[in-house]
Amino acid sequence: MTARSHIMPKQTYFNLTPDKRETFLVAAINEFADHDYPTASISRVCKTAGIAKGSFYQYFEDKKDLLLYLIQLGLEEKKALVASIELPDPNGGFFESLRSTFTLQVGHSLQHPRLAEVAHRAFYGALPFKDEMIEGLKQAGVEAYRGMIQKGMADGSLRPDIDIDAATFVISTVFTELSRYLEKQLGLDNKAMFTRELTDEQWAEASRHFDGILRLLESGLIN
Amino acid sequence: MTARSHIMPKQTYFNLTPDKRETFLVAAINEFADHDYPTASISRVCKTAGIAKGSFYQYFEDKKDLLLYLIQLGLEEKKALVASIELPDPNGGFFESLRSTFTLQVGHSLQHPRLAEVAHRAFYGALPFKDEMIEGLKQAGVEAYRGMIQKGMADGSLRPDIDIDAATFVISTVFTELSRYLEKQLGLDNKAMFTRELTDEQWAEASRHFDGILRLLESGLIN
DNA sequence: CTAAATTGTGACCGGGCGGTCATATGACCG
DNA sequence: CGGTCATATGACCGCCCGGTCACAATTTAG
Repeated sequence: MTARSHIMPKQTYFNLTPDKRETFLVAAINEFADHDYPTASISRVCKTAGIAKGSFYQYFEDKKDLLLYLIQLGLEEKKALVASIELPDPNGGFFESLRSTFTLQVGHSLQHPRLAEVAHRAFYGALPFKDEMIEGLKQAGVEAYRGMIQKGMADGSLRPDIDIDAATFVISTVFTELSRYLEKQLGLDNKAMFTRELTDEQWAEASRHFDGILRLLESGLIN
Repeated sequence: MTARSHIMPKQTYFNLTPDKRETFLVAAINEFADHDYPTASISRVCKTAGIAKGSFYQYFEDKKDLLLYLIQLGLEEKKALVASIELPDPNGGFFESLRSTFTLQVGHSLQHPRLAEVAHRAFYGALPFKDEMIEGLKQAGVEAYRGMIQKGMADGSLRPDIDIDAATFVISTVFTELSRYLEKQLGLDNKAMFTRELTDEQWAEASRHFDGILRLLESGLIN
C-alpha cells in the first residue's frame, strides 16, 4: 500500500538503481526546464538519459505524469528547505514575513534553479490540460500574498488605506520574477548547474539587492 | 521599389482583396495570440482563414516572417496611437511620464488585445530564432524605464538614492503585466473581441486601478 | 479570342512527436 | 538446469507539422 498524493511514477521507476534514476531525473528536469510542456520531448529525454522510449512508459503513465511528478519533487525540496530554516517571528510584521518569503522562495530558486524553472513553466506557461494541484498552487501563491498584506494592514505594519488588489498584484508579480532578477545581478547562469550552493558572499549580495527592492516597496520612489 | 523595414509579406499578399486579407489577418493574429511560436500552426491558420496551405506561402516566406510582420503591424498601431494622443509635458516629472506610458502602453493593449498578446508572446516566450528587431525592442523597453528613472532622479521628482537596477526591475516587471491586471479588474475577456473601444467609464475605472498602483510606487506600502 | 502572367490548390515530402507492443534480456528461484 | 517474472528495447503506428511543387484556375494584355 503506497500512500500517494495522486500522481506517482510506477513501481518500476522506484526499482531503478539510484544512479540510473538520477541520470533520468536530470535529463527530465533539464528538458522541462528548457522547453514548455508542448515542446518538451519525451523522445529527447530518453535519448539524453540513454534509455529506450519503451522504458520510459514502464516508469510513467505518460508525459503529463512525468511533469506532475517533477513538480511534486520541487515541492518536496521546498518543504525540506522550509523545515531546515528557522523562521522569524510570524508576528514581526509584514516586511518580516516578506523577508521570510524571500528567503524561502528565492533561496529555493537559487539552489535548485532547474527544478524551479520547471515549476515556473508549469505555472505560467501553456498546459494542454487542467490539473488541480497546479491550479491550487497558483491560487494559493497569490492568496498568500494577499493574506500577508491584509494581516499587515490589520497589525499596523502597513498603512490601512492600501489598494489591496493593486498591492497583491505588485508584490506577487515582483516576487514571481525576483529570482531571475537576482540571478542576473549575481551573474549566475541558470543552465550551468543543476543544484548550486551560494557562498555566504553571494547570499549577502542577493540580500542587498533584495533590500533595494524592499526599500522601494516600503517607502516608494519618492520618500 | 518598395522601401521595407526588412520584413514584409510578398507582393501577392498586398494584392489580396481587403476582406480576404482581413480574414487571413484575424486568423493569423488569433493563432499567434493563442499559441506561442513553436505551437502556432500555419496549417491551422490556413484552415481558419479558408485558404490553401500553398497560398500562404505565396504571401509569406515562412512562419517566421508572418510573426515578424504581425509584430510590425502592432508597432504601427502603437505609433498611430502615439500620434493620436497629445502627450503631457515631458518635463512634468517621473510620474507624469509614467502616466503617459500607461496611457500608451496599456491603452494599446486594451484596444488591441490580440495583437498585444502576439507581441507579448514574441517578447517573453520561446522563439527558435534570434531576431534583431525583437531583441532591440525588448532592450529598448527596459532601457526606456531606466532612462525615465534616471531623469526623475536628476530632476528631483524621485529621491536621489534609489537603487536604479531594482527600480527598473520593479517598474518594468509591473508594467509588463499591468494590462493583464487591468483586464482582470475590469472583467474584460482577451479572446472575446479582436479590437475594442473602452467606454469612458471603463477607461476611468482602469485609471483608478492604475492610480492605486501608482500610489504604491510613489509612496510605498507604509506611508 | 488567345496568349501570357498571376494566383490558387492540395497532394506530397521528410521529420518529429506521444504512445504501443511483440519480443528479447536477464534476474531470481526451485 | 528450467521456468517464471520483471524489465529493457526499438520498430512501428497514427498524427500533425512546415514547406514544396506540379498543375489548375483566373486575371490581364494584346
